[in-house]
Amino acid sequence: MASTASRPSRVATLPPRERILDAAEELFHHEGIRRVGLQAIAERAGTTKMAIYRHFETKDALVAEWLRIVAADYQAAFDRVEAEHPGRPAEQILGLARFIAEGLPRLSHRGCPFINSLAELPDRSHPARQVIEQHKARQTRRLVGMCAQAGLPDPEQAAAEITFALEGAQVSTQNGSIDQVGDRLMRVVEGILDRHRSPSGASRSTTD
Amino acid sequence: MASTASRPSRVATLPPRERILDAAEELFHHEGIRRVGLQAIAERAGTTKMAIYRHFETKDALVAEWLRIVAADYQAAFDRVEAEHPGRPAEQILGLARFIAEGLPRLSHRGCPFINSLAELPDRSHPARQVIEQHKARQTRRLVGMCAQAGLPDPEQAAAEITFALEGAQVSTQNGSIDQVGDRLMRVVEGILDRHRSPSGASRSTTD
DNA sequence: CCCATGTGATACCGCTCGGTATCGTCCGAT
DNA sequence: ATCGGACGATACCGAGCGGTATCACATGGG
Repeated sequence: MASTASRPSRVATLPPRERILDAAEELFHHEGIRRVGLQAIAERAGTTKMAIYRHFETKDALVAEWLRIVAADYQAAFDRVEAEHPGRPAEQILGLARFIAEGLPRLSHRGCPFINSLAELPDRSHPARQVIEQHKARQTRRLVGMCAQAGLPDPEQAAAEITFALEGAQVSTQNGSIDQVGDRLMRVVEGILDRHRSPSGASRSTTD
Repeated sequence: MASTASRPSRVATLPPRERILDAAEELFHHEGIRRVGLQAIAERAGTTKMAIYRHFETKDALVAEWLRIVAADYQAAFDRVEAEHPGRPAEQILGLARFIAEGLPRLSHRGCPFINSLAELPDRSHPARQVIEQHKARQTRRLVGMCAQAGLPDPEQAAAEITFALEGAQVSTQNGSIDQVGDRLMRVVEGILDRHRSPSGASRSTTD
């Protein structure tokens, strides 16, 4: 279950590289990438700037590695959810939404690391951008697959709608109260599934 | 030098303050707040750093003013949409969604200025944060009002769902193709309205 | 035993940042 | 004609940044 949000930090038993990544995760998420200097990361990790450069080429590489880890965590969680409901794609999708919904408080009013990093890295050639895009692509592919397996007539549209909801919910974390966001998110996703399942008039055309 | 980047080089007829705000809008939106220095803004506005400080207390004040203008633009657009469908709240909501959907390409792969700024300003006491929060609160209040007027049984939930969709769609702008995002967004919002109108969609409880 | 390696500490470099001070100049109101 | 306020240009400041160089030490495998 990984170290919880309020990290005890500086467990000297951990090798420096892990401490650096832990510190980076904390600071990048709470303060933003550009606000955080390597000095601050080094101090939080109980080491020095030089140690960081012994393990990472540049700061950008550290950022990319951080996001790679976050992506892997999400990936693993999705694997778990998928395995919990084998052969039941609708349950998998809901489990996935529930995972996000339950994780919202842990974001502590700072939204999704990927979305935030996107805002801070307008450069599409930044190494971290590729990590994000690959992750999003994988996630979307997976979601589309689940929707297709669930027999939804338009799995791509359904997946896109669910993605909107998931990301919108994470953004909403950043202002106001989080209390109801999780429940609201679950209801949206349920609604999307219901609507895509039932042919109950696929809503009128928008062309107006 | 690079006086002309991609813009029709602000003509000198505009007063400096407007030129500065125009330049700030461009650069803040495309590069991010923290990546852009006052020097760059001054150059793009065809003036100097000193001129900026004659019109704005600090850089943070300039950022806040920029977001205030963006918020006013949105507000005005919402007024327009509302006036186009007097007494027809559902049409107003759809018109609102359409306004966002049609505006997506204009964001040119850089998402919503508010969401991006949120990511770059973790400090809740930052003057720009208050602008954002007030704007979001107003927008939500307005949307809830429309949903209530439309006779939806749970206007707050409906408004929250629509907000998820709107923000999620804007985030989705940042990676991949925009082509279908607008259409998808419209369909989600239509779906949300339909489901909230018809009792058939109450569906199961989320508690499990 | 000894040396290579990884580590912590410190000092430093060049650059850019937000912000300030100081000029000379232009222009419009009086 | 003049005078004051806004303007453009430039130089500067202290601070922080990413990144580099150097040195001392500790430790563990040959």
